[in-house]
Amino acid sequence: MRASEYLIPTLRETPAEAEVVSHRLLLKAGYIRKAASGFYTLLPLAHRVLQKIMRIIREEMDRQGGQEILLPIMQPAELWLRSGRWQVYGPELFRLKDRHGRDFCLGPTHEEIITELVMGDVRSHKQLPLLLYQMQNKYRDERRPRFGLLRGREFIMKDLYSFDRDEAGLEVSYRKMFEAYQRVFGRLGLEFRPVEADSGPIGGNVSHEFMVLAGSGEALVVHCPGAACGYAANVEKAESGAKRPRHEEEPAALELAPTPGKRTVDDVCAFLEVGPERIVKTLLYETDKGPCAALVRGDREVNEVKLGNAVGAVHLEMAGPETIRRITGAPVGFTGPVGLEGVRFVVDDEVSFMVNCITGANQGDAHYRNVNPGRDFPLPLVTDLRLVREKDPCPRCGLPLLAARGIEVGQVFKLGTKYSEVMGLTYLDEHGAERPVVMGCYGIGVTRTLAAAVEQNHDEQGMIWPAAIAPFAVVVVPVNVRDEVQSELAEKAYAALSGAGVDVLLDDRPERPGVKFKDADLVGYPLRVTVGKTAADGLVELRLRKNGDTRLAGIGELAAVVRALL
RNA sequence: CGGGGCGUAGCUCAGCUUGGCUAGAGCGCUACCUUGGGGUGGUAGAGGCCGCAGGUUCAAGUCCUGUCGCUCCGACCA
Repeated sequence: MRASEYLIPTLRETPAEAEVVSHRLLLKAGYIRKAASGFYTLLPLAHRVLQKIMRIIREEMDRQGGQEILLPIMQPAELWLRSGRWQVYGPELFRLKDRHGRDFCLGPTHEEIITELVMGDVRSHKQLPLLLYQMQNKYRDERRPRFGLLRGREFIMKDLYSFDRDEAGLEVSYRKMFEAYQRVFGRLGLEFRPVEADSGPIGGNVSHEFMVLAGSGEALVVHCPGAACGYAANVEKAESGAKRPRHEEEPAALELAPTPGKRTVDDVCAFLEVGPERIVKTLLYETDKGPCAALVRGDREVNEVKLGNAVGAVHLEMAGPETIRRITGAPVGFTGPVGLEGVRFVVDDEVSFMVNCITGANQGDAHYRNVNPGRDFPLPLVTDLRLVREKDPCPRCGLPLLAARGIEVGQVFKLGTKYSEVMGLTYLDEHGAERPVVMGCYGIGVTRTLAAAVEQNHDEQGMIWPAAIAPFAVVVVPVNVRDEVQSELAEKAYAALSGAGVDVLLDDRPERPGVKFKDADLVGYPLRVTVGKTAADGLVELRLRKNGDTRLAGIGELAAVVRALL
């Protein structure tokens, strides 16, 4: 491919709308253009990258026995009404009508239609297991599209669904997919980490997320430094490690302490001259299962996912000042468990071990001292409720955990029979008994992976693609195209590399060398072959984008040297 | 959905407060000259429904109302 004939509209200035690095670079380097909020055109460079990513995904899905299909993107409302998600999905579902006024939606995911498919055509245990996947556009009318390709309203996702006879079969399918994902992200050249994840509203009991590690990632994960242990989890899911032993201290008598205007843990600590680990924080939440009070130590945060799971709530949010006053009779900042009624208590296990702690007194400007869980307030539900943070002990081996940020690019779930039972997806086993199909689902955000690769691999100059997914692995840059020696040698280099099966772009534009070098760095070709001063000697210069290392090579050995470097 | 900000040339932005000739700059683009190892220097050009609609006014890019779009922060998610 020749740059003079190829559409690579790089910008000198960055469009103002872009905030995150991948969005900015993708726009600036001429990979994408916005069509509308959350909708992007992929220009040739991005399209090439996408094709390479999809190819690797396909190969790994197929290797595990996956069979690719193509499903309708536009789907009848009827299907979604039957699963109940026409209502549940809410405004995120893009809805439209055909000319007859019938309701349709643009698929945000494909569980319904694939279940429908399998229900119609799979009846016997002889047809199982089955791994079906598709890689297509999905649509979600996000509340707030942002970050360019990291969160669009239209995006490409690979979804594979596994259908098995029983749990043992599901376990096999799950492991196959887990391995496939490791291979996919490894081949893409990304630094990633699989972590334990909450299965969320999709349900099921086991789930892992695949995180591309990047400082800009929205997700926070913790992992154990112990090589033998290997524990890693999304903080939403991460379990708390070893419990703190009970204080060797005799419970003292409950005592009211005036704390005028001291609403925050910090204020109360300073005023009463105690550490935050002596305080019990009582947070009121409103949930679809009624109000509840979450109790954690003063220096801890509530993990809302754990709280939701503990009370069986799907939606929860912190109560506002009016609600707090109605329930506690006190303003914000003085809520405590002693004498509190009309709410469900959920107590972090760490709190249950505390002795002589300090809590709000449910009256303005006062706290209690020497509060003792169990004695001064009930413990109907003691559970792991706190948010795990860095340096907390690993729940498996006790070593201090490390934290990292990541971009979620894939998630695998064991769905079990949750879906199939609701939808009536069954098969006849070898004894003629009707049994629910055991399902799993496995997604990869393909367009998001493209953006995540940029988030993880860039510098001030531009992108730095892993060779496996670079739009072109090599760019050949003649310094002066009007110099016949240089342009001829550049053509030879281009032909040699093309002939050797390397994806190569010849930057034959009559631009100044500085312009071409800047563009090459911006677009992020892993390797640049510069044809300049040394051309008369038949030598070209090779420069690695990631570290700037350079070396000379003769035209005859070029293809071999390039292949060794990539 | 709540709270801010912004819509003027392909891109980045002035101009609006205090209404007044033909609406500006830099970059990019076109042609020519120059230069030729990190966005060269010059000459001449092209390019605008000032987001849209209504209103006020002798006069609106500028003031008022409405509307649409974009964006950032917050609550939710691949």
